[in-house]
Amino acid sequence: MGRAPCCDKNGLKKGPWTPEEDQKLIDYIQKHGHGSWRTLPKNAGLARCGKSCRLRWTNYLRPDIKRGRFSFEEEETIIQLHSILGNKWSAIAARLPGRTDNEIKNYWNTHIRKRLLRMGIDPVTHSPRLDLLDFSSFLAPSLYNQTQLDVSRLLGIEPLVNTELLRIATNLLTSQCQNSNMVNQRLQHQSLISNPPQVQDHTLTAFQPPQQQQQQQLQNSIPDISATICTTSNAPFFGDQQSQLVQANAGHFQADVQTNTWQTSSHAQCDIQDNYGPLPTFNSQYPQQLISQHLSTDDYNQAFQIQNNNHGFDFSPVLSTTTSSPTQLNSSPSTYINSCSTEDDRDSYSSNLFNFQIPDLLDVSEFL
DNA sequence: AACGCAGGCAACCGCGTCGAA
DNA sequence: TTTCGACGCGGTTGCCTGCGT
Repeated sequence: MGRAPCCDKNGLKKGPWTPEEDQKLIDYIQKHGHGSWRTLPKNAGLARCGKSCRLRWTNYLRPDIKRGRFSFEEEETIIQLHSILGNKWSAIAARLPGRTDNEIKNYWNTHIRKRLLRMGIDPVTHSPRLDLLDFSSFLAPSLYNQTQLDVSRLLGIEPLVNTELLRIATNLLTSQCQNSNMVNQRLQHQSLISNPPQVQDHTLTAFQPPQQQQQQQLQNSIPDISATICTTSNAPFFGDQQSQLVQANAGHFQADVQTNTWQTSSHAQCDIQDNYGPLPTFNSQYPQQLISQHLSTDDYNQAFQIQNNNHGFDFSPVLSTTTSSPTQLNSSPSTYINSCSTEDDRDSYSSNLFNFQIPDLLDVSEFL
């Protein structure tokens, strides 16, 4: 429908409010309440539009507004609610007494968002940024024939690969392709299908496992990848762990994968569910109790519908699993929070809010 | 001391939703 | 049922301030 801007006419004032205007507005609302914002400015003797008055009141003059720096608890709440509600600033603000949606929005954009980006976390999806961990780029035609899938295109991932990671991964894969026993690998691959690895929880701080563990994981993981890459198998060429990685940043695709079949270029179909069992689902694993304490049942339903529709995230594991939240939040947030005093402390603390299912195979810390 | 740049925040703009006529 | 006005929300803009050179 659309409407003309209300402030463009009648020479109504715009821009910063003066103390006199503030006082007029406060006095009027304290006496009469705001009533109709449309008529308020005229009644209050203000040369402003009602919309401007409403914004000034709700974002600045309201007596219950809490000013000053956001506490760790507030920041933590914002991050968690944003992961569920998205940019529903008013909904988030409704759960932070004394804070306005505008203030939260500004704080998110100027502080939290940047911090998440520094941590390698996509502030929109709350998942790891796979532009740093893009497997699809090195699954290029040089490594597998052109009848293979263009997963990057399918997943909607831009090939913004970290060149160092590309180099490492390419070396690993080509080496395996040259040296490994294909039949044996295929058997191992089948074994993995029959006994899929358990999904593990890893914090970002666990990106650098002990050397032996790393080697063991290399042994477990690489044959799985190479077996599928080096053959023309119709099976998806990501092992389970790699699938997690891709799914983390491609939730919208995951929904299709789970319900449909994987169409290969050779027109053969393989049902991922049948071959691999239920796909591991990425979730950001925020502590359930911290989420639930801020959300009603309706919020859950609405939020998860939104997420599933728009981003494809499945939060059900978060809701159904109380043991999957090893962050410090569950134990004693305040204790930990109070010990943090610097921006770096917040970085470190915030990183524990995001427990990703990143394979230990990848030491990504140096790329972040 | 002056200048330029970047960050932070208040305010504006445009669109969607809801309710009344 | 349609139209229109009011309100609310999210994205964006622009000014102010602090910091570095």
